Amino acid sequence: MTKRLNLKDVAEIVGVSEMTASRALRGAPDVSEKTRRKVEEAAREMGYVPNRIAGSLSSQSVNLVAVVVPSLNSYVFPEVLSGISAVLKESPLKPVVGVSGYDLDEEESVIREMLSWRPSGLVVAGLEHTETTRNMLRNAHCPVVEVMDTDGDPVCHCVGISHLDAGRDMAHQILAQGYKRIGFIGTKMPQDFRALKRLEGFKVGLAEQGVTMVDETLYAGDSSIQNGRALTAKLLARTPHLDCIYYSSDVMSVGGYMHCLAEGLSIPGDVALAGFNNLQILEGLPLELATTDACRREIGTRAAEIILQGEAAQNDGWVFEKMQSRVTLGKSL
Amino acid sequence: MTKRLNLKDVAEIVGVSEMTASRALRGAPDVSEKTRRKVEEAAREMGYVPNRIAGSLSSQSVNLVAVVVPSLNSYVFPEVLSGISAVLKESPLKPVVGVSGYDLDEEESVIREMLSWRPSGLVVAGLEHTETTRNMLRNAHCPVVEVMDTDGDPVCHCVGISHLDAGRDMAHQILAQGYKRIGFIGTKMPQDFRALKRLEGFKVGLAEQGVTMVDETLYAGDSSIQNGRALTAKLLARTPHLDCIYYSSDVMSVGGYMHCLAEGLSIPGDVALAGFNNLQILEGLPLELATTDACRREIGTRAAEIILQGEAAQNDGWVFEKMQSRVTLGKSL
DNA sequence: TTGCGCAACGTTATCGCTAACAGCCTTTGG
DNA sequence: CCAAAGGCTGTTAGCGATAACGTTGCGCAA
Repeated sequence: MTKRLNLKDVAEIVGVSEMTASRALRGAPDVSEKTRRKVEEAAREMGYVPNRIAGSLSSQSVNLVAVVVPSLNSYVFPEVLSGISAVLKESPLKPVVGVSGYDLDEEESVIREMLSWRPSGLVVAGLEHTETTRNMLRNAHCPVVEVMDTDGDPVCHCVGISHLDAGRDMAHQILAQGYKRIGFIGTKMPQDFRALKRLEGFKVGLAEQGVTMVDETLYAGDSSIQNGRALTAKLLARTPHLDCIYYSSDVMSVGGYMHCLAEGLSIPGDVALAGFNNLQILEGLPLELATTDACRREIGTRAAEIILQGEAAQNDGWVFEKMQSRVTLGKSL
Repeated sequence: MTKRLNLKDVAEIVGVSEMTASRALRGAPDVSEKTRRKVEEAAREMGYVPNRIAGSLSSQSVNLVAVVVPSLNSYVFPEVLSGISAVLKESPLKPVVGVSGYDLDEEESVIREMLSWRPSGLVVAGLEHTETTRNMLRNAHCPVVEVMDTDGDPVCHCVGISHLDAGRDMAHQILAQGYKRIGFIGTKMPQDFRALKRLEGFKVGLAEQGVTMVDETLYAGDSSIQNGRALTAKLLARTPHLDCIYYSSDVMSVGGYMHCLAEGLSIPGDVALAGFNNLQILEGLPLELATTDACRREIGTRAAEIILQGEAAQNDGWVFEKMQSRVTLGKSL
């Protein structure tokens, strides 16, 4: 194990001061081209890796953006991330991901942890937080963007869609197709606040036309094709006359589709299916499943833009951006 | 915007020294219970968030483990991550994810970035790196684990499976079922080294029984159900008499399955399918698809254990752990 | 020759926290 | 009653970089 290299080592080898070496490596001005090359070459040869901990402490700036999402398995958030990454790629900032596991206390500790690194920005999914978390977000000396959801009271910037509206819209579409005996299957209940809001909006939408939900399954576990299939089987066994099922996620509706395939049920003849998110997983299926696009990538890019802009100017511009989710009927309704 | 709080502010409010406040908040010994409570309460009320940059610089230790993976969209790496997280949860260490995008230069820059934060450990997928990257890994003053793959020359610790063997095993299984006209579809080519190794091993396995591959598609884009479906359609149109297709990933074989569903082809009657990874996405499908389990979660847990152990003792134990991948025949072969 | 200006480099003083050590004050045993 | 032993708290000196300012030396105009 060799000695850990620092700037001084590089500087001494080259025969310049630490300051000059620092400037050279950062591409700062006030260094001659010749010196810069010498320093860069020496650093490369020695295998010097700058210590950003020291650098950040000194310069009081950290080129990281914290992104806190509930899960990485759900097929949902990677796309938000990819939107964020795409925008940040054009800047010195890098995203760092934290996972809260649909648990507000865990979220609090993840956010505390991330803020303790003094990031240049924070993006967090959802508007529901512990009071302590909200306090931290308010006192964070960086732009904070709450994403995905606009039904609530954001601490600062907010970019998302209304899940109440999304549920309500889907209810209207389903009723417009003539379905009457409608069921719902949701996962991560009751922790997934956005799914709950869709359910609530869905019921409102039904009620507006005098329809009440026939049956619903609120499942605590994860979304997966297998769970979607199993819960669909269970729900249809319990309430066989359902003519339409609304799922909290496309992953689940695909599971419902698999159940129908296995049981030889026709869609939408025997039962109609509708999901949510417009996940990539829907593309390529033999049957086009109904869904609602949640604008995930767009939300990600917009959030990143707000961070960048909040970095540039210390403007107090309060951004609240409600995007329009859009139903795709497909062939399953 | 209020002033940014630091330890001194907390200490002054409580009326103790910074050192005592620091000890109290870190749960270090040598603080009376009464003082500790007072400090904790003050900190909480003020909304003080410790500055881990300063803390880490001072203590020369960072409670982070860098994890570098090629992609988060591929359904593959989140499970490795979850294995890592599960093990680290019992320790003070936290995983931080970086994405290299199947690009060795990008990987180099991501790893440099992560190492510049002086993490307590580094986990990286794959054995192929630029020479500069290998140098950095060698000089990193922390445990480094290369995961997923054992066919190659690791810098330090290594945990994974042999993809050559996995491909070869699958070839044998396929031949044992009596298939003769065999094709292959791979994505992220030629950047996905592990998929290439499976292909190579697969060909070796075929050759061992005097069989040669009839046709193959090496696609540069991502794995997805849609791509799996489209490439299957194309391959079967080009080489209609294929009786079996081996895919670089389960996501793609599911796409192949969707093609067959849409076209009314029977599996394995008209064409047999086999994938790789044993992804969760396979569970719940009406047809059980053949695959090979890649031990992803186990690889993650093992890697994390090595990091923890390398932390605890400065042992030079060189770990090279080759796990046994196992073929599942399913009903598609 | 003098003096001014600018490019290139060096020196000093933090950044916020913690390791290491140094005190002090209460116990406790002889 | 005193010394030794701890428990608690404070003091000092960095950690490795950078911001801000100071210095040097050279070119060039007057």
